[in-house]
Amino acid sequence: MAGIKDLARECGVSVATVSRALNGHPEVSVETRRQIQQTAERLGYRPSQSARALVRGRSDAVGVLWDSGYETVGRRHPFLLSLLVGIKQALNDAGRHLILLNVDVDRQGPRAYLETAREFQLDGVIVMGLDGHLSALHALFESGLPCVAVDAEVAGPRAGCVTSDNRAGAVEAVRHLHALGHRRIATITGPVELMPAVHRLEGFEQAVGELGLKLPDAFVQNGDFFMDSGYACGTRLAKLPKSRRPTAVFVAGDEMALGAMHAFADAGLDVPGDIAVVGFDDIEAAGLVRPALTTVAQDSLALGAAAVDTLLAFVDKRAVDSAEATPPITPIRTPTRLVIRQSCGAGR
Amino acid sequence: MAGIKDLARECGVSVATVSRALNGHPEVSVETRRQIQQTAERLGYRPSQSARALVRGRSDAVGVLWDSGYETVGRRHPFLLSLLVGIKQALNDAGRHLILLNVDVDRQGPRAYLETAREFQLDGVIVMGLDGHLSALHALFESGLPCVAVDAEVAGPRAGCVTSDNRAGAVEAVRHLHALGHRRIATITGPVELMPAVHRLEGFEQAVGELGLKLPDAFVQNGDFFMDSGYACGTRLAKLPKSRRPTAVFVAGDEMALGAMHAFADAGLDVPGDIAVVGFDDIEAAGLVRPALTTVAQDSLALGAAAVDTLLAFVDKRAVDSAEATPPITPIRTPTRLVIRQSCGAGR
DNA sequence: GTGGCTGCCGTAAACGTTTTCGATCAGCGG
DNA sequence: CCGCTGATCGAAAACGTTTACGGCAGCCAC
Repeated sequence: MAGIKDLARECGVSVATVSRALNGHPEVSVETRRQIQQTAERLGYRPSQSARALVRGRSDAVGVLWDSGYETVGRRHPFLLSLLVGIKQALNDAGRHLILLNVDVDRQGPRAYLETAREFQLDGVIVMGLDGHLSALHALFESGLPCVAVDAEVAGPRAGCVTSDNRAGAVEAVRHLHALGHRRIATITGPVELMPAVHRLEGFEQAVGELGLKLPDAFVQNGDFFMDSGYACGTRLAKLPKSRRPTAVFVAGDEMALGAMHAFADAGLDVPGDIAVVGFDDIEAAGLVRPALTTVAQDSLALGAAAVDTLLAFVDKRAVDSAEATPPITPIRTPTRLVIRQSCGAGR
Repeated sequence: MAGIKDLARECGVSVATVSRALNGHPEVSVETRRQIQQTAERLGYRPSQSARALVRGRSDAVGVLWDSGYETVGRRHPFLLSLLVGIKQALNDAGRHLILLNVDVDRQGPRAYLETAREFQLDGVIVMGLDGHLSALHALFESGLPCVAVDAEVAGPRAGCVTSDNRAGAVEAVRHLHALGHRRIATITGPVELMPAVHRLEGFEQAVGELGLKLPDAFVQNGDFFMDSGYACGTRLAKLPKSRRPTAVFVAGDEMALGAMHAFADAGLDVPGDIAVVGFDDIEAAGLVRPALTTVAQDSLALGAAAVDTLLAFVDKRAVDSAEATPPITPIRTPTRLVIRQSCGAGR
């Protein structure tokens, strides 16, 4: 309850001096500063964030936009939890606060984001867990408010994006399979409208090309990140005649990978004996099933930190370039890590 | 950028009238109100939350305290993600905002929570995902700031708690096993210092008692919610001579349940043929494994909503009882739901 | 005509900071 | 003694709201 005035009275100085002392301005003697800090400590003084934000015109808070609807897998993916943790910790280290934005892209218009950001005078906004809702967010990215999207490509004057290095992760997975002796490697993809899905496919194709492997049409099966589609794709692969059947599958998502493993089991194929499986994401279930799933893990903490870094770079650049060209939309990429478990053995 | 003054000038009224019109005060004529609302719409006026919070002494925001450290399972449980969604949506419906508090119970002192809450003039705080850190939070609960804890019993003048009805859930699980014909039912527990763990055990014991089943000492195995402990406990159960082996196990957590299922598989027991398993929590993996795990699902959305309700009740009661006795710590309980999958068949 | 009530509205004082614009004072060279 | 510089600080104006208080008109009752 102690305000800056109380401190001023207590120390016999003016409120201006107190403010300067507490904010580390140089034009206050070491003596007074020490005294002020001590009494602040003693009285348990805490500055009012509202007052501070009001006068400074900024809040030192960033909003996290996370549409948690139920419809699609992307919005509730367990991965988002750790991503949120990463964002939260990075923000903490940067002395910023995190506001989980109270907006629902379906119920309110897309403009609601921007207005809420203005209401709170947010430093910027991080958008996560969106599934193709990009068009609805155009106004946000174009607005000049600093914002970064996770796992989506966006453009805007002060907009950036971060993502795991899905291409490299896919390449590593395929190389690993190749090193184990596998030569007939198939893939199950995610939906083409999601950036991670296409990057994983591109990485897969790149690695297959570099390694000089054949890639029959049947070796690319299109899923939707859900388990059922993984099961369906797995069934189709299992039905191929043995000589033309893959000995390994790179699946663009763990949930689909588990579905595929069930399909293989139902088809009488042994994993990893008859067919190896490597997934993507390292969801919790990957380590809980038998055989445990080898998978490409995203470093969600690093990804969250990267999102915060990119965002704060835009924030600080505020004064520097007022009207510069929109930056290129090459996303920042965070490295992935192949975690090797039991679902892929030696090939052939 | 348009402020309340701009509106006033535009409409030819005073700022007071504008404020009243926009906040629905009755002492303004329908005519002026309509005009003001229209120009507000036209100018894209949005009130500054900082200014508003500053003058009203409250922010219409509640803090969510979530220590996301890595050490214990409770803190990163996938369940927390949906809980957070539930909280967020309930807060949204109540017109409140959500601030994810920037505090780390390990690095900063426990007082930091309170100070942050005061800085932001939060309406209250919801604490989730804590693992026995309760002592560190005593200052918070005793402070008089409205707060509710999820899945922990706390006391304080304006503190409450919510939890899933773990007892009833356990009872339902056991009854279900009994209805399937099982008579020798064991359990694997969680750590005794966690409230949900003890409630699930109590429910188990209650149901077993009511059904008149025998409960040898070996039928209660103590785990720690992690998979490895589930495996160990499952192994011990599997080692019992067939005549004294349980035909079903109620496991207090899905992760342990999966561990137990692996143990049974390794011991040559068929699930559900030789031994049925029912878990608790309905984590994502439960539906992804084979056989899919029958489990007691928590309604995390309802739980989040209950947390918000309880909190806001305390907030509104601010003026009513100034110095009342601390309310009893009977937690609000949210019903669970048994989701039946393949891991438990007929008994005997 | 007086008093009072009601409906509507304006004036101005808060709320707790930050920051601009000086003010004061000491020291110092000339 | 004068003017200048640097260090340290105070007075006061913001920032954008909400709200207590009072005013004014109109109406009704006496």
